[in-house]
Formats: sequence, structure tokens, C-alpha cells
Amino acid sequence: MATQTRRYHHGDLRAALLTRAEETLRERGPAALSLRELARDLGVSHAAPSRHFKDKQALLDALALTGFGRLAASMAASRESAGETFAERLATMSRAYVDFATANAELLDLMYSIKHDPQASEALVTASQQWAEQLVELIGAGQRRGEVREGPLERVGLPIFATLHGYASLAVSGMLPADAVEHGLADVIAHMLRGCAPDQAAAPLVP
Amino acid sequence: MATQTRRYHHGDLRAALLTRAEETLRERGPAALSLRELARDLGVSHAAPSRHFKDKQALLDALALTGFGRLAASMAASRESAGETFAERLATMSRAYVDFATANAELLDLMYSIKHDPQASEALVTASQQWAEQLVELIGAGQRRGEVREGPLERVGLPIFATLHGYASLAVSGMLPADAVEHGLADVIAHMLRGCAPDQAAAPLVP
DNA sequence: ACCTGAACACCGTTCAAGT
DNA sequence: ACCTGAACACCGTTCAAGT
Repeated sequence: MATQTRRYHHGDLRAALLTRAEETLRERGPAALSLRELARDLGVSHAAPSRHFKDKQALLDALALTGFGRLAASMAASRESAGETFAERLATMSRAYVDFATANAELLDLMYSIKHDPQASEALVTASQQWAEQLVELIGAGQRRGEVREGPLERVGLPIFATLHGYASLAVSGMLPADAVEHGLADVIAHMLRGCAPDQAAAPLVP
Repeated sequence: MATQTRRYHHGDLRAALLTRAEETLRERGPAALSLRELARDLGVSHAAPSRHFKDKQALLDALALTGFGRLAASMAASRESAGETFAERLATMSRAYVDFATANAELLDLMYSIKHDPQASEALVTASQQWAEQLVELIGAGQRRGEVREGPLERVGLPIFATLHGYASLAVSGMLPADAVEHGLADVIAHMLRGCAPDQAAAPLVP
């Protein structure tokens, strides 16, 4: 498709690049992401993106950063609608995480793959830990209510953290049939509750 | 190995490509993997690899396949040295999985990232499920011993599966300090045991 | 059968020059 | 300040031709 009028200055090239990159990632996967194609799609020269991202990795990092931001926001939002008990609130938060993961499968992969990179920016590393902190707060509240067993927050939280992340990861990588994701999540939540219930007390079941 | 005594320029290019590719993956990450560089390293023309792998993806698939094979083998080997009780055997298998993951971080990523691809070969998909089946067998044996609660194997197994996979995944992606991996694993195993203990019975602790 | 060498259509990155 | 256009050094893939 031949371009017609091309504005010299793009209105907000940086934001446009990120938006388009996420679309491409979602629709055609990470291998199909190319700076040159992005520039072409936005009607800009192939060198223009370098004004906003020093290289391709910088664009991927920025994309991951927005992902972590949206994940944390949707988990925070889920707290508003959550119930009173630890079981209800854990279930709500778990659903928020798994929903985000299935709705943003390729992005989630990008978000976590970036972290092997020792070059990863400070901002990215802290952003990646933000959703875990919401879970940690939840567990602390559960302990205060006597619904979660005693112990250091990280030690009680780590297995919950791993379970949730692992389940989302299985769902995202297609190891779970798509129609089994919602159903399996209930079993996973029940497992997490049993695992962190106070001794000698049956964990409350999810509704 | 069916060897031809006669060779043109290289003895076993296919195997050499896979070996070298894994070294590069481990040392310089997936982005640094290039067929042309591989060919250069092995002293062969850049078109030679296409005789053995129809394209780059085919080489990555083959690499992932060897990975799943080795993972399944090392989990199977861990069964030999495992104890009698479900708790001991679960702990041994979990360690085998996490050890493989940390020793082959980039490869593990490749193994799972390949599966979003609907093009993934039949062989790859079945190989990716093989280690899970060993875990399923273990759980079945645990149920027969009365050490794991009743229920369909997939439903009881899925949370264990998710937890183990998630923990390895956290360790691999660097979200866990490297020196915390071994220590955290004990908590994770204890959590799994509590989560699948029969009702009204305390789960045995790992040694 | 296995490999070479050239060719093609892409990349990411850099930089002097334009507006 | 923001972008262009050319240049450079890479890619993956294909294919006629060599051995």
C-alpha cells in the first residue's frame, strides 16, 4: 500500500511504536517483531525509532515495563472487588493473574524472558516484583486474621507465588487445554489454601 | 550410530550443529543463535545446515527435543535413588526437575517457548508431556499407599505440576536469588505435601 | 548424497545531512 | 529536536552447480 501524505513529525512516535509492537507481538509472535517493519507500518523512516529507543532491546524492555504496570494495576483493581476472607481474596487475585496471563500470553513471555538479561534496567526489575508484593500483603493480612499459618512472609509466600506463576505459565504455553484453564484454577486455588492453612485447621473451600 | 566411513567435509554435521547450538544458547543466549555463524564455526558453508534442518525453527525444535529427552531421563534416574515414601520420592523428583532447570536455563526456556507454536511437531508435544507423566505415576503410587488424598490423577496432579514448574521457572528467570533456590525448594516441597495430604492427616515433612 | 557459492530479500545500527 | 537516506555488516532461505 503506497503511502500518501506523510507528516514529517509523527505526533507521538514512541507511544505509537509501543502500541504497534504489542499488536504485532500478539498477532504474529516475538520473532515477527522488527524495528524496520514497525517504522514502515507507522509511515516513518527505518531510522526514526532510534530517536526513542536506543536499540531493539530498549523497545522490548519498555514493552515489558508497560506489561508489568498493567498486571499490577489489574491485580490492584481486583482487590476492590474482593471479599473479606483470605480464601476469597486469594481466589480473586489468582484469577486476575491468570486472566492477564491468558489475555497477554506473548507479552507475559517477553516480560519474564527479559530478566535473565543481567542488563535489565532497575525499573524493570522492581516492576517485575510489584505484583508479588501485592500477594505478600495479602498473605500478611491472612496471617493477622488467623487464616494463614505463622512464618516469615517470604517463606509462606514463595510456594503460593510459584504455584500461581507456574499455573499461568502452563496455561500460556498451551500445556493445558484452553477450556481446562478456568476449571483447573479452582483446584489450584484449593491446593494453595490447603498448603497455607493453619495447622490443625481445614482450609476454607473456594466458593 | 550408523556411520559412513566416507565423508565429504564433515563427519556428522547434524550432531555437531546441535551440540554447538546448545553451547551458543547457553553462553550467549537465544538471540545470538544464527545458522550462518554455526556453519562458520563448524567450517562448513552457510547453506550446509539446510541439508539437516529444513529451517532454523527445525533446529530449535530438535534442540528442544533433546532437552525434553534429557529432562525425562534425569527424572527417571532420580527414581532409582528415591526412598519409599511419597514425600521422599516427591522431594527427589522435584530436585531433579529444579536441578535440570537451573543447569539448563536457556534451554528450558526454549523448550517451553516452542509450544505456543501450533506448528510444533507431534514428537515435541509428546516429549514435553513425558516428565509430567512420571509425576502422575508418582502421585498414583502415593494414593495407593494412602499418602495422597483421593481424586482423579489430573486434578490432584495439576497443582503439583504447576508448583514445581513455577518454582523452576522463577529460579531460571532470576526472580529468586541463586543462593535461595535450594533453601526455597524445601518450603515448596513442604507446601506441595500439605496440599496433597489426605484429609485429617498431617503431611509428613521432608527430611 | 552432501556440500558450495552466488543471489535475494530481509535485518539492526550508525551517521551526515536535511527540516 | 526530530527525522531522512544511504551505508555497513549482518541474517535466513533458495538453488544451480560441483564432488
